[in-house]
Amino acid sequence: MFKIGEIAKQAGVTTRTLRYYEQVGLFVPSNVSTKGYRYYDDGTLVVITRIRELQRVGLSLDEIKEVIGLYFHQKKKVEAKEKTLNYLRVHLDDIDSKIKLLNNVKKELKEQMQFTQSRLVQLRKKGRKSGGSKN
Amino acid sequence: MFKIGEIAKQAGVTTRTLRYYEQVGLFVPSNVSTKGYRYYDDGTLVVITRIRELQRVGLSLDEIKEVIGLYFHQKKKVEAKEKTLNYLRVHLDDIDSKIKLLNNVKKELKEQMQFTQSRLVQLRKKGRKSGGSKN
DNA sequence: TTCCACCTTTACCTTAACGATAAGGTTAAT
DNA sequence: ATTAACCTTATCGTTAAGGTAAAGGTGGAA
Repeated sequence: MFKIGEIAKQAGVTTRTLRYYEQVGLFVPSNVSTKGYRYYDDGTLVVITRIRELQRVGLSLDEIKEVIGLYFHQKKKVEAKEKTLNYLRVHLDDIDSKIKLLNNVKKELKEQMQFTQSRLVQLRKKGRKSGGSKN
Repeated sequence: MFKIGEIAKQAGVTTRTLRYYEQVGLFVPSNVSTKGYRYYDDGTLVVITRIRELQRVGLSLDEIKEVIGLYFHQKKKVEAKEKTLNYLRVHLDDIDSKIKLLNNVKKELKEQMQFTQSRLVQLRKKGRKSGGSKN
């Protein structure tokens, strides 16, 4: 069990961030002492990492809150499981559309790179012909 | 040439958004009348779309400002082109890392879906055995 | 027991990306 | 010339995701 400062360090975030995550309902400490100290196990580390990943690809904490539970096995009954499956599907669709977008962007960037690269070579040739030795 | 309300509509954003983009330096109207009216050509439409895409995949307007120019051919000289190429490379790396992240997330989601699905089937079997007809 | 590093809550501050409203000017069809 | 529909700048408000500081309580090593 780690104190808040310890997992914060391990996860590369501040304690403020962890308390904020707790406040918005992303997770709770595995254990809270009678004096109010928060203690976490290393499962929390995995959760934090996942949250950061999802944030990085553009999800808001609110959206993350909706889906974060999906990553961790939970015992529920039929109804709940069907709801979960629906969330999973929606989330997956969203991710697929983002992947497609990024691949488009990537393609155009590569084209642009080729274009720029070739223009650069041309400029260099001209530069040599007209006498410039450097640059 | 379109007035601001027209491209706004076509692009699916508000005029406020367009003026804000202008304010933060993302682009300028193709033309401004003496009375201050902004006029845009449909090239702007492409730019807006690209901005929205990049926003969707998690870039801030500040980051977008750094890279948006890269998508549109510009005549520059050698030095500038090399700088551009570097930006392109960095941007591409960032995108690649995001794609990888998303693919990981996707993989785990699919696993989780399989797991949930099979548990659901099991629960249904048990439900039938022990007498429940619906749910 | 002392002491420092760490913890607690509370509360105010900040930045990004707009939304909403006010007060007034413009355009173009009638 | 009038009028509706659009435009302008200016300003204030809002939400998200924390940062930062204040004032005080804890834990554990010496």
